[in-house]
Amino acid sequence: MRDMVRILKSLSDETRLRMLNMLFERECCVCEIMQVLDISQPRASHHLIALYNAGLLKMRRQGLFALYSIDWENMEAYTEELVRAVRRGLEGNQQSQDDLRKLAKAKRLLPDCVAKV
Amino acid sequence: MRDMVRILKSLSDETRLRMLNMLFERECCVCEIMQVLDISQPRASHHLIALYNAGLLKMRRQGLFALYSIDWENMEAYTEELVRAVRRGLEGNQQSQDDLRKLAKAKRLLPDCVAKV
DNA sequence: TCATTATATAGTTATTAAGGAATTTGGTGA
DNA sequence: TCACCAAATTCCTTAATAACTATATAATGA
Repeated sequence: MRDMVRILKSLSDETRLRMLNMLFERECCVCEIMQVLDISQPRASHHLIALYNAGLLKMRRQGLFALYSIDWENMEAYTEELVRAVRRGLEGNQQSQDDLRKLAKAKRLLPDCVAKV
Repeated sequence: MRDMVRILKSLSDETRLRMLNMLFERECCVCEIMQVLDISQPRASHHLIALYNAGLLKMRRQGLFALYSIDWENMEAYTEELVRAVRRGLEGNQQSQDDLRKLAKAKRLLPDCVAKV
């Protein structure tokens, strides 16, 4: 039950839902998330770690970059159902769509770290 | 997105998950919930209202009693999926099973209000 | 080894949520 | 109308969360 509460807590925040929305689309580095959501680096990092600690994300390093993605493989069945329900809930959302458009335009060609990937 | 956050926030609390678990079983009055979860009346009321305000519960009055149940009919599709995922997540849980046993024994024959229904 | 850069962590402050005691509301029966 | 009882609300205190600034860590290239 404690795990479940941690998962649901990690899901119950707008910033983190927007992050998940991006990660449903594709693996993202921290700097892409900062730029699309227009938030500070520590804030991005903090929220990503919250999702990571809930077991929803995995991370791999590519040079200096931390690339986060959804950890479908190691999720329990009910967690996967939760996350898929969240995905469906985000689909129609205007903010979500705007964020994805922004992410698509970015294509890792934005200034700062993204340009150098 | 705001509605979704409110729903997920309402789900991310152990007391409220235990309440939902009871309500998956059957409609319950506030006093039954107080007794099974062993919590104070204002606490039970407060948490039930949080779930109600998130749109997950409906309430009907039967005399003095407030009977809460899950409002499947008026849920959006993704919300229903969320709640069903939560249900699945609770199924194997020990605490959940204990609570249901306690609820079954109660059968509205416990002291106080429950005895008089 | 040193400088640089992306990310993580610490420390602090402000906002929000939880829970208890006391009180109020609203339905019921005398 | 009055007394009673279940449930809701208010008020207050305490705990948890979020976000910022500043600093530290870790990987890379010179």
